[in-house]
Amino acid sequence: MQVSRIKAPALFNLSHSLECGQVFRWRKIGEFWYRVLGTGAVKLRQVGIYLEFEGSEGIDWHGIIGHYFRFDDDLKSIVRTISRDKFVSDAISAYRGLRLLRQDPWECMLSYICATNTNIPQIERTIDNLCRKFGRRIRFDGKEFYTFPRAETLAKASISSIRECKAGYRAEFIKATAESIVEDASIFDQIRSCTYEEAREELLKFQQQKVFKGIGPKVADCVLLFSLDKLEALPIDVWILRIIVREYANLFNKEFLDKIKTRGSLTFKDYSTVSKTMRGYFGGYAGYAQEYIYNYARNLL
DNA sequence: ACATCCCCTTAGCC
DNA sequence: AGGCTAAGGGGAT
Repeated sequence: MQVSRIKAPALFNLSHSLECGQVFRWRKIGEFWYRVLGTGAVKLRQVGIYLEFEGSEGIDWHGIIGHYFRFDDDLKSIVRTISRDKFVSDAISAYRGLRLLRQDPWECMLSYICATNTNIPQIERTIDNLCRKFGRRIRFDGKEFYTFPRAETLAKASISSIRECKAGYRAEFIKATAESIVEDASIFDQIRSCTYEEAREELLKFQQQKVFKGIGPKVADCVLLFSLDKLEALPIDVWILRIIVREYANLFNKEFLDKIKTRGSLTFKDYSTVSKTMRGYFGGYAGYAQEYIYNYARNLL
C-alpha cells in the first residue's frame, strides 16, 4: 500500500462534498476520510490542488475516485447556469467546490429506502447494522470496514433478520427491492440511459407493480440524482420544501402555496408540481442547486 | 420519571 | 381519485 495522488479539478472541496448529506458511511479519522467503495476500502484527504489517497490492493483507485467525485462535471459552468438569484448564489459561495457524487445505484437506493420518515443518525445506524450483518468484513489501515450487502444476500435474508438492523417496517421494502434487483440486475443501466422523466417513471412504475417497495417521488429523485446521472432531479424533503416556500414563493400561485404550507408535506401530485416548477427555474442542473441550498439552509438558517 | 413531539416519506386504506 | 394516517425507534423537550 502506498500513497498516491490525483490532481483535483479547479473547483473541488472534499469535505463539502462528503458532508452535504447526499451520502452515508464516510468516516473521518484524523485528517483522512475512510470508506468502502465497491469491494475495497480507501482513505483520502485534500492537500491543496491534490487528492491524496491510499486504498486496498489490486483496485484502480485513480479511475474510481475521478468517477465517484464527478471530476468530469464542468462545475464552473454548472454553477454559472444555476446562479439564478442571490439566495442560491450565497449558498454556492458558502459551499464552494461542493460536488455531487456518483454513487452505486444499488447502495444508494437501499440507503434512501432506509432514510424515509426518520433522522440522519438513525439512518446511519440502520445502514451500518445492515453492513455489519450482511456485508463482508475488510481490514484496511488497521481498521475494520464492511462492504455494502449484495442484493442476493438481502433477497435471501428473512424480514425479521433485516428488521433486527432497526429497519422497522422498511425491512419488507428492503427485501422486496433486493428481490427485484436480483431478478433484473440490468435495470440500473436501462434507467441510466433514459431521460429524467422516463427514468423517474420507470422507478415509480415499479412502485405501482409493488416491485420496488419503499420508493416514492423523493427517494426516486435521490437515486436518480446521486447515482444515475440525472442532474435535473431535485429531491424535495421537508427542509427543501421549507426553503422553497420561504425563498421561492413568487414562483407559485397563492392558493397552491397556502395549501402546501398548511399541510406541511406534499401529496404525490403536489410534489410533481413543485419539482417541475423548480426544475424549470434552475434548469438541467437543478439537482446541484438543490444540494447547495439544502446544505446552506440546514447549517445557516 | 414520563409523555409527547419530532424526524431527509411511503403504502395502503377509504 | 385524492386525501388521510400509520409505520420504528431514539433523542429532545
